[in-house]
Amino acid sequence: MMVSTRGRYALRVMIDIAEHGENSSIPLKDIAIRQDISQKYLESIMTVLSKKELVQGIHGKGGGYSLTRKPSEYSIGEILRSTEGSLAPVACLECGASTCDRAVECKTLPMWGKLDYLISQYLDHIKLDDLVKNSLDEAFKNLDWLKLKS
Amino acid sequence: MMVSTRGRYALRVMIDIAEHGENSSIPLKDIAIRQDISQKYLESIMTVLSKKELVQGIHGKGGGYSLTRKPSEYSIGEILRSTEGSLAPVACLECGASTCDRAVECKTLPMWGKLDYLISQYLDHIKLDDLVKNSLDEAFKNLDWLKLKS
DNA sequence: ATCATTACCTATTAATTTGGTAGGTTGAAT
DNA sequence: ATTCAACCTACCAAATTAATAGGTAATGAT
Repeated sequence: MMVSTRGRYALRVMIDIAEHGENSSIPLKDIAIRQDISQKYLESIMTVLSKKELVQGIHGKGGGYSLTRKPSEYSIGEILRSTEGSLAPVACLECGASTCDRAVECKTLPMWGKLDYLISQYLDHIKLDDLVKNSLDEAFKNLDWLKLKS
Repeated sequence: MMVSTRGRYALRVMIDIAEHGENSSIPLKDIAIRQDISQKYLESIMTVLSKKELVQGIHGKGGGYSLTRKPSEYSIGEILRSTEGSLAPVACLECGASTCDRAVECKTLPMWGKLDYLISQYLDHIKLDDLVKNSLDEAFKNLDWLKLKS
């Protein structure tokens, strides 16, 4: 499994805010109830999203979280990467990974590289907006974006 | 990370056998030395590969492991799935996963489904032979196999 | 000023997965 | 009989995951 609950929850929160917080902050409590996720656990996820400025948190009464951009300006890849750390399919490709001695002659590395590229292209191509509007199919109307060459 | 050392090691072992065991069994000890992987750890991986009949183990002196098919008849997906259990990007899609209450209305599930399909198509399209011969690029000459529709 | 509300911060923890080790048993060739 | 090598069982340490618990700080309403 590549994406844990952290990433999946983060996505659901972002969708929830996009749907319910048009131009208002919505308290985490509401999101936790609607999504049926522990509020305490969500807090730790929101800390990350907030630090990376994907959402803005406002203290006190009437406060809560709101998006910092339009839903069409978030890619799913960005959201997942921010909470998961990396979307690389193997440790070898994780940024910061000490390059393996065998890397040069490795028969599998190119395959992992291409897979990583494929996954990234896919997830970066989809925008938060596409999920909110259930318009995933349209995002793939023409597949010009997918070039396996690199 | 989607593929752990188990899967990566399994792949390297399969490539090693394909390269060195044309029509002879090769002892795990040799593979462990060549690949610089703990023999004991490899044993637990070989057990799985052997049970699923991806390799054949021969006891006693002169014994060792050999492939049960031609390298062109193994897909990378099959090898990885056999040791990793599942290549699904999220738990929701793992076979045997209790279907989530929200599945019907879930805004993210279709996206995960397509990603799963994309990864599977990619890894099932590549054959062990392609890695042995470093001929990955040729495998993608024409991308007819990649249809994101489903 | 006080209170309710809400984000934010710091620990702690239980369960699971990962990546091994250790030692013994069985089967086969010489 | 000996040696080699697969196979089997059990255990273990570290890391990761998925939380929980209990507080502090900021903000708006009264």
